[in-house]
Amino acid sequence: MILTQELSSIVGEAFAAEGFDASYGAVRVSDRADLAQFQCNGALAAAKAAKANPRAVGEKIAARLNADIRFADVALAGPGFINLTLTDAALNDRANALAADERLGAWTAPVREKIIIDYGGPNIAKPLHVGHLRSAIIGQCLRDLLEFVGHDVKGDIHLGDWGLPMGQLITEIEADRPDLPYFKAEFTGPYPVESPITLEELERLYPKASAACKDNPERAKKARDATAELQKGRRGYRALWQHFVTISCAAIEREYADLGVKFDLWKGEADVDPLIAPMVEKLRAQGIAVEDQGAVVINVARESDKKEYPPLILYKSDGAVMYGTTDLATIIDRRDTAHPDRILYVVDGRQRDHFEQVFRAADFAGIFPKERLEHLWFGTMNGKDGRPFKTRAGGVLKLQQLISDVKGAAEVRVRDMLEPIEFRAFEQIAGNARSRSMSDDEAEDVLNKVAIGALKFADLSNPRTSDYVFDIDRFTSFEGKTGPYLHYASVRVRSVLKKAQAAGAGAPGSVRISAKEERDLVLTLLQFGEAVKDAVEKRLPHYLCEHAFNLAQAFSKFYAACRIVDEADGSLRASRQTLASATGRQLDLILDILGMPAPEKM
RNA sequence: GACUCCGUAGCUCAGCUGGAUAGAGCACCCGCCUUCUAAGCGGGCGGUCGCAGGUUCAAGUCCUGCCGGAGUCGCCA
Repeated sequence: MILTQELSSIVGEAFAAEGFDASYGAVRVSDRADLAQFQCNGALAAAKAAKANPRAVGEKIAARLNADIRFADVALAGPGFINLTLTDAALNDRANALAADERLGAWTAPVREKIIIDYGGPNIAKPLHVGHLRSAIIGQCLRDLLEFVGHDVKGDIHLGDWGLPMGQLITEIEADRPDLPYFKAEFTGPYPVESPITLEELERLYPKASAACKDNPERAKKARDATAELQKGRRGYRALWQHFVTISCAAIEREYADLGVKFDLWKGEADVDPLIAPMVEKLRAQGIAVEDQGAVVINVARESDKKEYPPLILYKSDGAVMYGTTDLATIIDRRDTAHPDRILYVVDGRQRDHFEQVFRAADFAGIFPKERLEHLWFGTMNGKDGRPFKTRAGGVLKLQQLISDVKGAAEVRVRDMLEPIEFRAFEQIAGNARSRSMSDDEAEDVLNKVAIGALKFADLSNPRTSDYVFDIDRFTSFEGKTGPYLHYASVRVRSVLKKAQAAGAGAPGSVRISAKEERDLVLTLLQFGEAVKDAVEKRLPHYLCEHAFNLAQAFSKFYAACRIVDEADGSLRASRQTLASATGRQLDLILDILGMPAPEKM
């Protein structure tokens, strides 16, 4: 059970015994660590409701709580705050329970839900770029977090594999190589198994094709016609398109893998194409979809709206579908194939209006209830200038480039750590560095984990909905509240426990708080449950990051102040090993959920 | 023009349903490796919470107005 919940229930009983609502007993970690460990502000609200004196109410509650042996101190302060401090004995008990719990005190969802989470959206024939980064990182983290607390979660990539760009590509290739069998209407045989074009050609042709269509209306019409043919199922086009998808997906999968991101479902817009016509037909028959200015739309505006919501367009006036159409059809597909309780979308905040339209339409049409569709939007990643991240030339930075930049910076850092002898005055330090010497493979592994971890933590530690400045100089400095700080703490836990075993320090044993740093570490460990609950319920991973940082910091202080391997007192040595071990396991668990597992050594 | 998000320390950002002395990290200054990884630890410096009103016993937090920034607003995604 979450510690603050347990305390809330104790204090709530005291309120109830005095004739107040038990909900006034809400306890949280104290804002004033110098005064107490926990606080309850309920006396103020209770007094207001009862038109009583807040201090008088607080006195009554405090008097009841004082009788509880679990509290070392219950004090009334200020206008009516109830300050609570637990005894070390009570903390020891809870620390031992946490250390014995394989989930290290984590929270579990009370109801298991089936959830689909959509955090991809890459397009065929286009390499991933920075715009895909936040969605991938946040989405993967939420996916794993939701699964961790007990939900049945499937991540869906939702490929952009349909529509006009495909027609543009097909016609581009046709102009370039008309001899290919895909373009011969009379061709009846099997098409080649091998793709006629490589990934590189595909990525080169895509921008060329879209630029050509922009400049030349005739060229654009060809692309539209080809798109229509493709959608009608023309064999050659379908076969060619299948090649695009196959080679593109292989590349996309590899790029996501570099980030530790993966998907359970590889569905795309093309998969729901067959559902669109029957869907629209039905909606029209029901009178939900109507014709308007030559287009077929669903009106989603409401009387109470402050802002104007334009209708969701299902068919444009030229008969083509839009992404709102495929989004709606995708909900139907998901509903009928996976039967989810809830569908989550991890997509840029600039699409808030769009999702509001789609969700209203889905709800209005009886397809899926709006309150079970969530747009978990995120802010933009900006450059140092405060504007959306661009390369120096003003272009879009490819994800691969970004990753290799970060790795490059990490490499410099790792080399400094491995070859610091001339900079270090003490032989002992040099010895430490040498003892850490690792093989090339190990160094590569460290490099990857540290670099990707730094990138991910920089993103996840911001609240999802905030824009943030991606300053490569800043976060490759790797100091302070960064991924490497967490990795470093994890590595030190591992290392010290290993050394303790090697030195014959004995087995870990019961936790016995003997110093402030130990008490603070225990209190931090016990906040994990709440951090998980907050992160899950608000779908905000930064609560988890915040906790991970607090934990790493509490451990670093403990580590600096308390000896472990060579502590003379055997029971303290055992206690501290348990504390270190629980810290290490809780930290590693969080790092796994954040998608940034720590290296073995650094 | 309408609507949304934002404005907190020199920089990058937290701040939960209003509550005590507004917190981190970086940068800067001082100290700490003959002892478990110094990517660390301790200490210091630094804020009229954009501005002006209002509600409240209590406002960074709620309401109104203004200033400044970003974004969205029917056939792109």
